[in-house]
Amino acid sequence: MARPSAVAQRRREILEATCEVVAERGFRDLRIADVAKVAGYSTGTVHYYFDSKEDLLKDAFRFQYDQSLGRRDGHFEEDDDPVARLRKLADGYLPISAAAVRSWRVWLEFWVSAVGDRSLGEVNEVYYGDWRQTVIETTKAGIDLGLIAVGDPVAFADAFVGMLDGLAIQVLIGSKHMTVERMQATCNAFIDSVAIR
Amino acid sequence: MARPSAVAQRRREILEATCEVVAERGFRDLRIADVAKVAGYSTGTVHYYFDSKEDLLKDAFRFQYDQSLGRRDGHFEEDDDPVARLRKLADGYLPISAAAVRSWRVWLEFWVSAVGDRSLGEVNEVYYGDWRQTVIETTKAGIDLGLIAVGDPVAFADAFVGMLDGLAIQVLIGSKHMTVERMQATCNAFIDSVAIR
DNA sequence: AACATTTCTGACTATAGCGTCAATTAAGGT
DNA sequence: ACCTTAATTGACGCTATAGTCAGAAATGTT
Repeated sequence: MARPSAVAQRRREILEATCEVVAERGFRDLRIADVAKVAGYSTGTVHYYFDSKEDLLKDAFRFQYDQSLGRRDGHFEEDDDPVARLRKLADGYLPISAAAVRSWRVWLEFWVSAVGDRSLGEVNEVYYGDWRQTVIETTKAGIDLGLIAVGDPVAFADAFVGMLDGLAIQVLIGSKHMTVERMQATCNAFIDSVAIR
Repeated sequence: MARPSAVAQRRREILEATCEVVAERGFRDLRIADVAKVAGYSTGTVHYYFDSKEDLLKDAFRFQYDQSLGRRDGHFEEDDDPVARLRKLADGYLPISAAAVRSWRVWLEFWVSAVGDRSLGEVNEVYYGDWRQTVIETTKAGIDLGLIAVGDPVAFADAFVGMLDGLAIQVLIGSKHMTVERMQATCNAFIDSVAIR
């Protein structure tokens, strides 16, 4: 071996740049040339590490999901009760920080591309299922502790995650009706309506 | 005048075809050639009625919105009470019929394109604002009649429309967790939680 | 029929961008 | 110092497609 492999590092750099460009220009408008520019390499280098644009995009989604997972779990405190955890989950997903906005944009692009693309749908199944499960379990824990009053925790969790997604879209579009503040208020009102105080 | 104008009719045909193609291929992957083929004309004809691809897409969104407005209002009965109306609104938006699925796909594509495109955002502002207002007013009517118990009708309406959007996305992707049936059940559970029986 | 006007066509131009590749540079190893 | 392999470059080939345009066809009017 003549040199130590820089493959893992380079791939990370390029995936990072790809997420940046997806958030800015979208999935389908993404140009390899933009990714190369942001990463600080030539287009040839991007193709050296990724066979095709499609490969690059799929890997970029996985990369970005793993990153936001880390952000999410970092928000919890050991002694948060389930209601506090629901609030933190909602807060953590507000498209308020640059990183959160970027994540949302990448997700949105991903979802739209996943409509009618079976293989992307399977990636969503795993990652979205995981997130949904977190909310379901937090809700159940709240019920067990007598802090949350809902008939069906799964229906509540589905409504909750669905609401977050729908509201985030309008925030991202820049709707005057749905600002980040209104989204937060709406989420809190939603949690308040089932929290036993 | 040498001939009666066929402009309105042709534009409708072409917009219809455009929605078809957007639902199939997406906003950005749409090719004028595909629209022409579906409409049964040449690419030149599409350009004869629409100056640019962007114009075509904007008009197509408006067209499809007006169509689904018609579908929505057709669902109401004169004597429906507000709670029944909310249920019908949710039912009418379930991505179950081919027409509803197509509408949702067009919306999704449009929203994603509107992220970071100010002029598309303004179109959304008008149409989405109208839809949101319908839900707000229906909720207020329910409160006035003592049929709905919510603290803040606007927060409730925002949560409701947001939930619909978020759930629909997962249904469209084909998630095993979120089928049309589950979406309907989730919506009904949500309405039940505020309906005074 | 002759004409005017609208509608329609499809070839053509121009441009954009993916992926290839031959050449170059960087960085060990011996 | 020299060799070997990895990494990188950027020009280029190729394909796709938006939009133009000159003319042809259709459809009325007189």
